[in-house]
Amino acid sequence: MKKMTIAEVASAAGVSKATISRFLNGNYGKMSADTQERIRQTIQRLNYRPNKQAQMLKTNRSGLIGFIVADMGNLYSSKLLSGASAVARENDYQLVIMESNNSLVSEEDALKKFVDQSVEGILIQPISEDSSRYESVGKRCPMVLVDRQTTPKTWPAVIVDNALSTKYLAEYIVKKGYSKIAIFSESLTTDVRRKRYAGMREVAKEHSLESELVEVGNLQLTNTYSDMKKRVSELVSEDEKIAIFASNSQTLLMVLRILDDLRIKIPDEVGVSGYDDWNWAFLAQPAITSIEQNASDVGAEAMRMLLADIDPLRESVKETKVIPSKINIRESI
Amino acid sequence: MKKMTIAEVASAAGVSKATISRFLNGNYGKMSADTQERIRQTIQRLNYRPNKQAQMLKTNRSGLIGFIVADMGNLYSSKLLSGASAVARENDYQLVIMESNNSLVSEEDALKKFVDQSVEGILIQPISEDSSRYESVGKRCPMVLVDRQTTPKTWPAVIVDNALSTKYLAEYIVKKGYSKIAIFSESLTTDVRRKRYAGMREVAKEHSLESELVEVGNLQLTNTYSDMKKRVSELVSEDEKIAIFASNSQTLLMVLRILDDLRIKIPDEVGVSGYDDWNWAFLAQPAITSIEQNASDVGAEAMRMLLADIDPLRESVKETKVIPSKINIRESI
DNA sequence: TTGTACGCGTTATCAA
DNA sequence: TTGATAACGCGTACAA
Repeated sequence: MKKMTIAEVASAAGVSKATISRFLNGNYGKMSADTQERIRQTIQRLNYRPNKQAQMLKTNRSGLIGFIVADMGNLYSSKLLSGASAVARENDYQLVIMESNNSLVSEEDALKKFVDQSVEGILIQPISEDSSRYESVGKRCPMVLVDRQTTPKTWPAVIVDNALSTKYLAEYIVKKGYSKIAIFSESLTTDVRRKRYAGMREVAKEHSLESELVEVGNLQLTNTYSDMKKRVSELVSEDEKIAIFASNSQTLLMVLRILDDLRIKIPDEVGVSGYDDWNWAFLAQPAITSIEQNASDVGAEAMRMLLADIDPLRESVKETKVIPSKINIRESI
Repeated sequence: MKKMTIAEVASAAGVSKATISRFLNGNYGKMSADTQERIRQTIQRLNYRPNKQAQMLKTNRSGLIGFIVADMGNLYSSKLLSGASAVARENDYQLVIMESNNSLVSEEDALKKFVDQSVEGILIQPISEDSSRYESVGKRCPMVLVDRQTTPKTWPAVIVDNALSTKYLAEYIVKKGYSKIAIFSESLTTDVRRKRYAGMREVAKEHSLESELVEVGNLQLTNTYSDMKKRVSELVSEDEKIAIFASNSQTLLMVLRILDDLRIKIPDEVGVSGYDDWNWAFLAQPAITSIEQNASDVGAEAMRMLLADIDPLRESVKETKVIPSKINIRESI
């Protein structure tokens, strides 16, 4: 079952290669219905499929989109992929992926490989915050940043809102009559953590609520647990109506375990909310009011922007698009 | 900054295309050190990169591996990808991914697209259990099944051990002196669930331990929680030393919440263990003894088998390879 | 309405 | 030790 070529099909159908090619590309402007039919049947009969490599060489199109993901080992990134993949498929592009493993050299290598492959566009979850790192590639082929924006904002990007949704949740907490918000977060070393913290804090201030940052240590260390436990019990013994906000899934899980451990009732004694990066918060008892990032929408939208950028017909909008997060109002606050 | 071609490099270096090509492919058998150096410098200076499409057309190699993953929206699948991706990269292959979304037509479409792209090999997490579905493709290009074996065992596959590791954990439970094992599982409709259940049950029988299947309903329904809660409290009131085994992450999480809810001490009043598909069980208090599947190893090993299958030099072993799971012995049992 | 002939950028064979 | 040159499979002016 060796590979058919256009020439064989042509001679089998009794026409020339050109006619077959025209047929394949839908250029049957002035092709007799008769030949069309004959070609269709021959192709079917011989089970012929055009050779993409040759087509690519000729047309200088690869049909490939490259996606560099920072770390595939978490649900968030894989949902980015999933969203992007679906849109790529709808538009008949193939998605090629590489992992940068949060390493700059690995990222650079991946970019080079993509350029070599002559992908038609690149989606990247950038490691660096420095826009200039991506210049050489970004000028050579369309590129959209995913999940993170770099400075200055040279490149189009699709990101998740961290400040906005946090604020929205904060407003909700205020409305519920809490008098203090305790923000549990790992050390504020990343932009994401800072934004989540800032959003919560800002709204608290606006409504003159007290807010407190509880910085949690390395979650894998055992003494982190006891430290947190101590802080939590101090907190709830205060004479305030307290709402806890955990700024990621792991921290949230930890907080819940501690509250159970201390036999503290949610939401009677303390309100609980947080970011649910893994989509499990609905399983808790009571179900946790949480912010859920729509990673697959981010991936999908980024791919749409990229495709618009590739398509010479469509006007490409080079902007930073923010995808709203979902706020799941449940029983815990 | 338009694309250089080999011809331009050749004339710039004052040699012929052939010599450049030889240089590029490392065939400097009888090339003067002088020309080698001159070519090296010219390539560098012009920043020349060979056109992969042309190379592919000529050599009939695409350098592409296709991976069809059933559903990218879960951690397990994304780790499969991650493992496969790393190995592909080491061997200078590009990974193209498509999602079958657990749909047979979608899977078939993806397979077709891969064949059209002339990928050199296919990794697939098959939807169907029927081997014959994959015949037409599997005969045309190397293929390795990932995560699932089909019947009859026509294709090489890399799967995770569900029976073995469960048995191993069961032995451990026996050794710890428990007198009864309660197996919490969703309805035994999949092979995976059946194997996990069977492994546990078999060992229990061997040691004449009592074992009981507690079938849990849809985890998203609220009454599932109360039903489970009832079953759990009945269980612990029995006059036995009971170990609970939850056959997946969600069930395990549910069991933990219930035990907390009922103020039942782990492991004093009841032992707890289970499958930890999301790698969070270490966060619980006490940390949970659990089975952790090494999905990224599965992906990596599958890719290795596939590459061996592609490489005409290496002998390809068409077998079903089972990757052992990790058993994390912690405090909960 | 269809066919001829050339070129896309490589690799590889043969000759020098 | 290197250079001409013919493919690889397809698309497309241009000619018919």
